[in-house]
Order: sequence, then C-alpha cells, then structure tokens
Amino acid sequence: MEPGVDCTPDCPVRLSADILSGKWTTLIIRELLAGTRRYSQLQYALLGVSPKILAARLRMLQSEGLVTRKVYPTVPPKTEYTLTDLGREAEQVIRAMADFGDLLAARADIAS
Amino acid sequence: MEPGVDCTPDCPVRLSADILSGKWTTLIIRELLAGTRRYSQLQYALLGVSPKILAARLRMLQSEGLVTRKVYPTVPPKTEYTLTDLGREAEQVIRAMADFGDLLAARADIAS
DNA sequence: CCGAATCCAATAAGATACTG
DNA sequence: CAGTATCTTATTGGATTCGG
Repeated sequence: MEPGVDCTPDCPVRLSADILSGKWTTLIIRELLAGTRRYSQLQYALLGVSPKILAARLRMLQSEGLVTRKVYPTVPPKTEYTLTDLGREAEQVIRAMADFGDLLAARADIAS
Repeated sequence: MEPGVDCTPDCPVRLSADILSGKWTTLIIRELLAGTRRYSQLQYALLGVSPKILAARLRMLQSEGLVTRKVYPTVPPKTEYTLTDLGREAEQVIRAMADFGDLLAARADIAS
C-alpha cells in the first residue's frame, strides 16, 4: 500500500468509493449476490428504503454496468435485476466489508 | 452470501458502510495504512480536501476507534494520526476496493 | 407491480478567513 | 502547524402521491 501521491486524481479506491458509497448501494449488491431479484423483493429485503432511492441506486448501478434490468411486459409488470460479471466482482468488497462489520459489532458488544 | 432477511437492522455490511462511506474516509485510511501521518501530510496527500472535512473525518475515525491522535505540544505544534489495530483491519476492505477500482478503470479505458 | 413526480429534511462537502 | 468558525452550496435521503 503506497502513499497518496498516486491517489490523485483517479486512484482505484476513489473510483470504487464513488460508486459504492451511499447508504443503500452495498446492501443492494449484497442482496443481488444471492441471485436475481425483482424490484419488490429488493424493497422488502432492504427494509426502510424508499422507492425513489431504490430506483435511483438501481439506475446508477445499471449505468455503471454493474447491474442489468430485464422487464417482462406482463400484467402485472415484472422487472428483474441481475448483477453483471463486473457487478459480481464487487463481492470481494462486500465480503471484506462484512468481515470488518463483524469486528465493529464485536467491539460494540464489548462496549456495552 | 444470504438473502437480506438478516440484513436488517444491523447487518455487518451496513455497520461497515456507515463508517467507511463518505468521499474521503477510505482515502484517509488508505494513506494511514502506509504509516503514521501528520495533519498537513494528509492534507497534502488528499489533494482537494478542505481542512474542515479532514478534521471531521479524523475525529469520526478516532471516535469509532480506528485512529489514534497524538499531539506534541511543541512549537510549532505537531499532531500524528495512526491506525489502531481495528483500523488496520480495514485494509482488506481498501484492498478489495482498489482491486475493484482497477476493474472499473479498465472498463473506462475500453469505453474510450 | 414498478416505478416516476413532487416536495422537504438532513447531511456532507467546499471555500474562505482566522486563531492558539 | 493544526486546526476552528462561518457561510454557502450540493448531494442524499425520505415521505407521499400518483400513473402506466
């Protein structure tokens, strides 16, 4: 891990952070790592997310090439979201975050 | 990786995201992974960060137990920031983000 | 069912000036 | 040097309503 001299202007960590930061982004990816999901399934899984935010994050992830969106013009309509190959590469990040989160939780337990 | 039913309310990914998200946070950690740094060194390395933001993020990281702050009451004053053991555990996340960022950069190259 | 539209609150970030 | 104070802007998130 090298000093920040190569961290400007477009260090990989920053590129990654620009996409993955945001309250719900990593949680959406986490959910999609388990498999293709419909809009309503995501909304249910991510308890508390508003439709606006969910749609916005999904659109962003799609435009960044991490997610594909498939619409079935049935009645009622159905939309499926699936990770692309690139999106699945984010699994390593999610995993590392989960591991780190476990440490944070352990620390919180001690504090109580 | 399991479905989101266990992603509420305090899944590890969320705990992790709550701390690491933010435009500069991971970059600060990235810099500190290279070793202890002074305030001015961080400000220089993170080109474009304002003193207010840098101080705020450092205080947050300190309160979360990822960073220690050591003040030398010399003239001129000197302050050193160092990762704690917990803070160093974030290296896996930063590494994964760096790897993923490389993929993003490669994709961007193709697009051009 | 899948969102888009609207409106509003909260927060993060940035620029600048200044102090112990 | 290492920040704080102040002000302003930009971004994000949230609640609700409504339409295809």
